[in-house]
Amino acid sequence: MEKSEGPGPAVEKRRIQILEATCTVMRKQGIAATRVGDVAKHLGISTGLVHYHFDTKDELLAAAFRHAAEKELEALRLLVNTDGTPRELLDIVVDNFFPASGFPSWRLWIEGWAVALRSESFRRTVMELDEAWIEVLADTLTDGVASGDFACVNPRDSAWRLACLIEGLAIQQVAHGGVINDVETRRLVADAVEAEIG
Amino acid sequence: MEKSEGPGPAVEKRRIQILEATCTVMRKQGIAATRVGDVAKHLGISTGLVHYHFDTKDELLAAAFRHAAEKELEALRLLVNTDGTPRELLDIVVDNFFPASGFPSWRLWIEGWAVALRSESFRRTVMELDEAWIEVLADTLTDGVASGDFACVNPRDSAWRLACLIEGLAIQQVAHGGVINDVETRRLVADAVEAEIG
DNA sequence: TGACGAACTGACGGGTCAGTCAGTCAGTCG
DNA sequence: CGACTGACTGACTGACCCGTCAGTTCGTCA
Repeated sequence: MEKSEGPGPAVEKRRIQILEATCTVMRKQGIAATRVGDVAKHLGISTGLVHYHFDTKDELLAAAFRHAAEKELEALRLLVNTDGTPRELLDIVVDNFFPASGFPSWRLWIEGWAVALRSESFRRTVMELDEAWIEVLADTLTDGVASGDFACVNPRDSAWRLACLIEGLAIQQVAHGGVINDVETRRLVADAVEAEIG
Repeated sequence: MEKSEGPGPAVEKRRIQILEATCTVMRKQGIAATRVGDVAKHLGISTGLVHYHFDTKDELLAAAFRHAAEKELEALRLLVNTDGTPRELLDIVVDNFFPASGFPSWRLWIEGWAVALRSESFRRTVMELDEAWIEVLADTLTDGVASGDFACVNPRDSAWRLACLIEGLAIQQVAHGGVINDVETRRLVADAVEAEIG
């Protein structure tokens, strides 16, 4: 054997299998309550094997979080990468931010921000991916301004404001358990969108 | 002794002392990493005494979080409860929301939202206090509309939007460790405020 | 003074869990 | 075929930490 270019496909397959099992457990139990043993049990393998592929639990959790976030970001980019008027594309992006659409895993993200306060690897991941989301929104707005459909003074500022507004509303809706409902959230965001694109 | 109206002042004093020590430890180490032993050590008392006043660790953490949040809310209400034009009062409220002002303990809140996903007592506390903050903002806007200084279509909606925007920006600033700086944050909020009050 | 109870101590039990390690097994190469 | 290696097991350990409890101290009241 002795291939100098890294691990074989079997190992990579197993790694991904473990990452996705970790995501499943994280979503169900929360990041903080995820045990290495739970991940192993979910796959019917030993805890030793998990540690064979990931040195520490922290490394496993950070890698799993990044894996999940990158998959969702990729899915969003695919959705946006279609034909449509700027307005249609904007609606797609905004729609997919909503908790009710179940697309960005808000519960996971809320926990991720908290972990990021103490963990450097989480901080980097959360930062990069969060900015990437906003970038998608900013590009959509910029395109709309270029084509004359939108009238943002500053598309980048508008994107940040809208993204942060949606994040804040998601917290109110998800963490508080429905003080504010989905209909109301959508109305608040819709009004803000109108205000931003003039 | 035997006073039928609850515990004496000494006990209450000790309770508060433990709550504030818990807050200190929570701020330094994070909610998840706070140990009963750390709180005891911080006060130079035994862990047994902490459990004498609080049955479980969860109860202690929830009570400490509520204690901290209520103190900050009270301080905000005091600040707002002064003379001033609606515009001045609005500026005071908004200013005190910023991470840089150090007033709402954003780090604590971000962790609080995450814990609230799993803990019923945290969820209630976070929900009540979060709404109370927004209420202060909403009242300020409503007063300004009544006096003709502001031109919000719907002050309550505006309050929710501004509060959620600030929350989202606080996450970007605190959890991400300064991708976006305080000056930029203030500019984004200031523009949104102008848009809301017309 | 002596009884009593509230406040408090500190050692300990019991459970959890991350990470280790000796050893198994299947596949591969010479 | 026999040596070798990489994937994998599962039992184990060492650390951590919550909550308990028997016992101490001290102020108060009869």
